[in-house]
Amino acid sequence: MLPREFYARATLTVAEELIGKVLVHRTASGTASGMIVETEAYIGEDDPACHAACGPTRRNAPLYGAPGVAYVYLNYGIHYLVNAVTEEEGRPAAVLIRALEPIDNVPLMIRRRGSTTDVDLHRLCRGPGNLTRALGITLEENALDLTDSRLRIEDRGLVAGRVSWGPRIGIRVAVKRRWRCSVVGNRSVSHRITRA
DNA sequence: CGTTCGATGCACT
DNA sequence: GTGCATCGAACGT
Repeated sequence: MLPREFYARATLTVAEELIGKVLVHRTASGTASGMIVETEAYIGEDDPACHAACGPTRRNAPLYGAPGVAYVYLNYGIHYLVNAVTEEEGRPAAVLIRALEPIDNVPLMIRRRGSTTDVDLHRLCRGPGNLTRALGITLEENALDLTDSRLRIEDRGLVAGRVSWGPRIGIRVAVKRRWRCSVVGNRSVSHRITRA
């Protein structure tokens, strides 16, 4: 399990080093996990795309708290998105986890995704809304300590491959910042550039 | 291949 | 009442 010091660093550093780590969620119905292959950084009140852009609110409170804590919220009324809080208390910043390569308990994840999904491993945890559904992450997991709870991130010594940086996806502001980090050529990455 | 569009719930002003 | 850090179905080319 990654220690708090791992998260208490510059957010771009954490975003890159989270690649290849393993997000694990233990529930009553089983433990599911996947290797992180795509992340995005959201850094401070000066970042217009960060949820802290308008200052502290009830929803974004975890962003202002200790590093190594999960920030989960509901997006578009449908999808839960999970972040790892970074830097230090009082400095709102986090890394959004956007895609995983499935590892533990694929059958459970397929069940959670629903029968509409065919057994395509690369689509199972592709996209921030899809991976939370596969792992069973909801608002109940908001503010859980990633260093000491049923929701955690582990270093299993996996090698994900080379990474590249590009613009963040799905936002309408601060599009110029290239704060999205992903594994080159990994088929579980969302919004991959088709064609080489 | 590509683009469009509806679903859906809650925090926020 | 407004606006999302999305997804997938349903089209068009």
